[in-house]
Amino acid sequence: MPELPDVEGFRRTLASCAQGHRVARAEVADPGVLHGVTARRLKRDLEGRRFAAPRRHGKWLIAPTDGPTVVLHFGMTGRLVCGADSEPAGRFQRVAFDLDDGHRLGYEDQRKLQGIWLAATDDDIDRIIGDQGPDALSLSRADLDRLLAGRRGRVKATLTDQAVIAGLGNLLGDEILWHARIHPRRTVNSLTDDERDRLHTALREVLRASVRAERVPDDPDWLTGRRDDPDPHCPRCGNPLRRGRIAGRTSLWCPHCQREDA
DNA sequence: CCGTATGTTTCATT
DNA sequence: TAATGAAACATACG
Repeated sequence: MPELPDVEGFRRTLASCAQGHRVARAEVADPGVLHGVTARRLKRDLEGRRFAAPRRHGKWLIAPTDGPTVVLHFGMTGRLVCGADSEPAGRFQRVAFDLDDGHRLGYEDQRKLQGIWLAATDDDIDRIIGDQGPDALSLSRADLDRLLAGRRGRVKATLTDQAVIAGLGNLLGDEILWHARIHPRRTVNSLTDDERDRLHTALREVLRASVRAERVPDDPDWLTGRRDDPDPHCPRCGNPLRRGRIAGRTSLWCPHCQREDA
């Protein structure tokens, strides 16, 4: 699930659920999601602390308190949910923060590919989230040109490289390239000015709609809406879509709209 | 048992 | 140095 739009939704969830509230109790159901901190220390350092305004960079959610900062990544299956602390915990709830108003903020994750970190300083945060490019949501056309300059890799791999641009994952990468009519295997240095223009426009439009929906929309007029079809066809031209492996992930594209040579 | 899944890191190789 | 592919991480599902 989680790419930039999903994590932006989690940021809103955290803000409306927990911002301004104190942690009455931190519960660790599965310490397997904790990184660099024990369950005991997480409880000791966070209980009694008050959540401030959360921020997001790419797929990372950064939640400061009046003590340490909680840093979260959702991997492929993680999510953040807000409910009443009386509700039964879901099967995949790994950590929960019971708040001073009876609400509970739950970190749920099936696969535990990522998890939760605790940071004491800004340097800690930087070290945890690693090398990140600028957030995809605030990327100008000039930024894009600057980021792509000098690169020779495939455009799909480059767009989804968090150290180049933060926030784009496999679904967004495919969706943006389909909107821009650029083949995912094209190299960055082969893109024309016009193609980089289309790429930037597609990136902005796909992100705007996705952030509004808090996910890449499952819209039949979008590529992603056809992704799970047994025999998917292009919503634009009707030709069969093609699947292939690029940058280690399954890519989906239209061989008619997105030509490899052009 | 096998392959696949919206992520990231590490390692070997080109 | 840049870039790529494969593997690993943990888990569910068909």
